[in-house]
Formats: sequence, C-alpha cells, structure tokens
Amino acid sequence: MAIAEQEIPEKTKPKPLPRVRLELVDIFGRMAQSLSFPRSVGEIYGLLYLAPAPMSAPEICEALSISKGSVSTGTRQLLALGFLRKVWLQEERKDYFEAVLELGDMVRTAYDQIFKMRAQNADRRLTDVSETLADEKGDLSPGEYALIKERLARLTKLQKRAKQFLPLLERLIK
Amino acid sequence: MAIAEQEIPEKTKPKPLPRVRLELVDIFGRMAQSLSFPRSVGEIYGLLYLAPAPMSAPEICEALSISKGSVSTGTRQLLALGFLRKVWLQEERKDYFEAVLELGDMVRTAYDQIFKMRAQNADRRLTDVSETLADEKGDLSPGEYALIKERLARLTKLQKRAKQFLPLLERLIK
DNA sequence: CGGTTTGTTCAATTTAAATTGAACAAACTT
DNA sequence: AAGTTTGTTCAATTTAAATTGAACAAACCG
Repeated sequence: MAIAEQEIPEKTKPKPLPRVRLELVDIFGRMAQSLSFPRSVGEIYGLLYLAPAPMSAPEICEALSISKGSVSTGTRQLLALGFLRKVWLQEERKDYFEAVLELGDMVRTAYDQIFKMRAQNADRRLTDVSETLADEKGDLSPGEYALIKERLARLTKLQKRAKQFLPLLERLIK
Repeated sequence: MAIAEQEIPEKTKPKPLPRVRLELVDIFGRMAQSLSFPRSVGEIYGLLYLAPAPMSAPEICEALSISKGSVSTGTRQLLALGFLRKVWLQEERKDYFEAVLELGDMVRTAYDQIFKMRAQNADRRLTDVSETLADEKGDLSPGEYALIKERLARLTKLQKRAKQFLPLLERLIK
C-alpha cells in the first residue's frame, strides 16, 4: 500500500548536530556532574559553546531532547553564574542565548559565589561549636574539655589559614 | 503492674556524646555532602576528630546509629584518602580508628587524587574532540569548521593555563 | 476576541546514590 | 567443635536530586 506523502511544515529544519558538538555536549555534561551540577546544565553550556549563532530555548530543547522545564531552570542557573548571556535577536519575541566564552571570568564568578559563601558558613558554624563547648564545660571531664578545646582551636587556625589563602588564590585566578 | 528489673549486661556503657561532639559530627557531615561525599563519611570523621581515644567500628556504629556496612565502607574511603589511621590497641582483636589531625596534608592528598586525575581526563577528552573535528571537516561548512576550531583552541589554551596553574597551587598548599 | 507561541513553576515521576541488613568469612573463645 | 565477635560484600531498600510534563501567565497575531 502506498503511503501518502506527508506535507512537511516549514519548520522541519532542525538539522542534526555534527558529532563534534555532540561530543562537547557530553563532555560538559559529565564535567557538570563531577562538579555536582545537574548534567543538563553542563549540556546546555556545551551545546552553546560551539553554536554558530545564539539559540532559543525551544531550539535547545529540541537539540538536547530535554524538557522545556529543564531548559528554563538550566538557563536560569547558567545566567546567574555568568556562563550565558541573553541576546535579543532582531525583532524576535523569543529569548536567545549564547555562551560566555571567557571561562576565566566565569571561574572567578563561581569562586565568589561558592567558596566565599562556604568560608563564611564554616566560620559561623565553628564559632557556634565553640560556644557549645563553653556551655558544656561543667558537664565534661577536665581532660576531655581540654582535648576538645585544643582540637577546635586547631580547626579555627586551619580555617584562618584558609581564609588568608583565598584572596591569594583569587589574585592568581584573575 | 510492676515491671521486672531488666538485668543489664556489662556492656551497657555507651554514654551519650556531649553536644559539642554531635555538632561537629553534623558540621562535617554537611561539609562532606557539599563536597559530594556521602554524609556518613563526614560524620565518621567528625566523630573521630573530637574522640579522646581511638574508636572501634562497632562503637562508631553505635555512636552515629549507622549500619555496620556504612562504617565499613566509610572508614575504607577515609583511610584511602588519608583522613584516618588504623590503630592496633593493646591485645585487642578489633580495629581501632583515629582521625588524622593534619588537615593540611589531607587536602594535599585529596588534591593529588582528585584534581590531577581530572586534569588528565579533561586532556584526553579534549584531544578526542579535536580528532573528531578533523574527521568531520568535510561535512562541515567552512565557516562552521573555522568557528568550532577556534573555540576548541580556546578551550585547549585554557586547559594549558590551568595545568600550569596547578603546580603553583600545589606549592602554596604544601 | 479566540488561538498560538514562549517561558515559568511546581507536583509527579524517574534516576542515581547512599544506606541498610542479611549472608558470609575470618579470627578468636570456651 | 559449636558459639561469639568483627568486618566485608552485595542485593534490596530508602533517600535525595534531577527531570518531566501539565497547568498557568504573558506576549503576540489574526
């Protein structure tokens, strides 16, 4: 039986990606995972990194076969980290995205957002513990108290060293 | 109704941990998670960091209320990373563990094990992609080929910079 | 206006990882 | 030898996170 020719609507253009691009998508996907980001986030960046032109959300959706939702949240994260730029193309209504290629800058951004916050947190938590120790002084044997005090002091010292170290690292990165 | 006094076997000694120690367990647990290690691994280290004496696996089990299995695999990982030491206590049959307090050294170890391996992998993968590009040269428009080539070159350059940077970082840490 | 496209949000689902607990082996005790 | 205790391994379960897809809002079009 003969099958009627489907009439193909104009938008059936999405040509498949070249292998190079697929490979880079995969690489960035894995890299993202190993840095504990969602794989999809890495894939989006990998896709855009080798894109000849900015891409719209629906195009990204299609190219990576992931859902609208994932593209929406993924691009939001990447924008926040400075890995992507929004581009308004001609009179189009859609948002277009392009990769920020200056990875050095991005590392710095990520550094600011992640490490500094962590350092702060660690700071706060450590002083909390020291307070708890003070509260409990009465309940502990003198020996145990001394031991714990010494070890917490060690941690505090280490943390201070780390703090001094961070700006240095920062300068190196820039 | 009167309840018969349970006769308590001799081993009912496990006194509860002081709050300080519980807090540090929690802190290290969270820290481990944020570095994408299992929380239990961090908890074990946190427990031992403030322990007045080396602890056996069953004691760790009990103190953290986690399973034998988790303790076994957790201590294995920590030993491998150099965060714990095994201690043979007197004539005891059990293994005892104590925390390695020199965190600086451990950072170095972790650095060696994790970052260097990653650098290598990234290296290999990137050259693979470049090969793919060479294979595909014929299938791509000259414009797209040039664009992709340029961007891959960028990545390679970045990677080289990162590589030069690592030994420097290493020296700083030591 | 009703219809289409784009993009966000969130509850439901899927997927991946950690944790448990049971089965086992090894080292000792009585 | 039979019975404990310790520690490992691995299949089953639990838990946490990512992903989907459906419901919705906003911007445009005829």
